[in-house]
Amino acid sequence: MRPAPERRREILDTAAEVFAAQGYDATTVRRIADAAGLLAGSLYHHFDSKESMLDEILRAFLDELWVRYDAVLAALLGPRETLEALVTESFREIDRHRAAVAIYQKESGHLREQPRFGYLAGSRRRFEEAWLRTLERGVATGAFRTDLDVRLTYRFVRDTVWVAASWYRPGGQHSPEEIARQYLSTVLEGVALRDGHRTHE
Amino acid sequence: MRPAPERRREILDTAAEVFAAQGYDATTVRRIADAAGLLAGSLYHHFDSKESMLDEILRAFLDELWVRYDAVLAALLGPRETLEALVTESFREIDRHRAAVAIYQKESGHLREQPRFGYLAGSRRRFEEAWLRTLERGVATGAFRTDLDVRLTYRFVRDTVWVAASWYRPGGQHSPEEIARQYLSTVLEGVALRDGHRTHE
DNA sequence: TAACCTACCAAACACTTGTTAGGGAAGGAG
DNA sequence: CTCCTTCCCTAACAAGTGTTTGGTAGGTTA
Repeated sequence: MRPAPERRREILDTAAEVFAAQGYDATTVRRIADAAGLLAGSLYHHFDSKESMLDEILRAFLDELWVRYDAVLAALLGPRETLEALVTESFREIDRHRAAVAIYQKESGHLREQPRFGYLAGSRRRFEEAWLRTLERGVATGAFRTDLDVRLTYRFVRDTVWVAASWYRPGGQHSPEEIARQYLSTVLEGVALRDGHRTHE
Repeated sequence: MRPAPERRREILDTAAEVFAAQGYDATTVRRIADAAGLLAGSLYHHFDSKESMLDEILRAFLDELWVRYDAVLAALLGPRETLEALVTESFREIDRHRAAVAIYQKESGHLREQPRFGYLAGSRRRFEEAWLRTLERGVATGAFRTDLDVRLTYRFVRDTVWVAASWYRPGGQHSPEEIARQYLSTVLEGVALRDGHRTHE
């Protein structure tokens, strides 16, 4: 009997979808079971609690995210190229784990305080550090404007990237790479039309 | 006996704070009562349901927001000035109604579907319309780049502005106007240092 | 065939939820 | 003083919550 753990994945994906749509607390285990086509009690054959499902969803997302982020950071690109790569990987991650990102975005704020979800705080710290360092390097090397408040800029960039999970739909008319390009163009070059008139490309 | 409705307002502010911190569904009426210094049942002397509190919080926020937005739109400024004014008013609104904005940001997605909160959808439409029109005017008059995807830009701007409610703390080191200026500088001029070297001011 | 496993159901569990009913203390109004 | 209103408490309610327990259908293994 081998083809077993497929059902588990299926249920977990369903749970992620419902969590993302309704919010974790507003979601009942009966609702999840319903959507997955079994009864509430049967969920506990696969998982040992509702919280465990949430935990597993968030961990899978963060693990994959950090594999990609670490690859980018290890490449030691210039600050502008690093920023471009991080943004692009973020939108790709939204494409793959839309539900998980939406959940993270909505719930991580108060989950962070629970001991079980302490790793969220850790991830957040690494995240902030990577971005701040990149922005500061850019200011130092002259790639970015020197009058930037890097902390504010970090928040703006972070928010805009991740909130996209709330409206992005995979298979829509924009690929993740296209969205990343548009976004980078906005944040790097600005929206205003300039005298010199050098719009991108 | 006149000094009555002050307590009501006090309780409502407390509720907003707790809703914002924990999420609406995760918040119990006993928790609200606790924070406000009375017992759960006593809340029903002032309000007729937990949902009513949420409703009143969101309505108060949106009503005030639209007074300000309408004033800006009625002034018939140029597209760039309109965008600047809208962003500034948004950050001011976050300064005044931080909790309400955070709740709106977190919950409006699924509340919109309930009939009682249908006005959220209406507000969202007006909001989108105002922003899209401004961006399109800017592209048409040459104030903004002509290669903008206005719809994507709208989403970026909208998200970045409102998510600020999740990290902004009134009385911090940045005034709403200062944040607005920094943000506008980023979104209008971009982060990249240019050949011409015209950073703002 | 018999033993065994996985995936599920049926039914109940203890607990928490939002909400209600009835009463009481405080204070202004007559 | 008495009446009345405001604000709150005590105590309970029914409904819904996450979870457990015991059992069973059906395929796999021996």
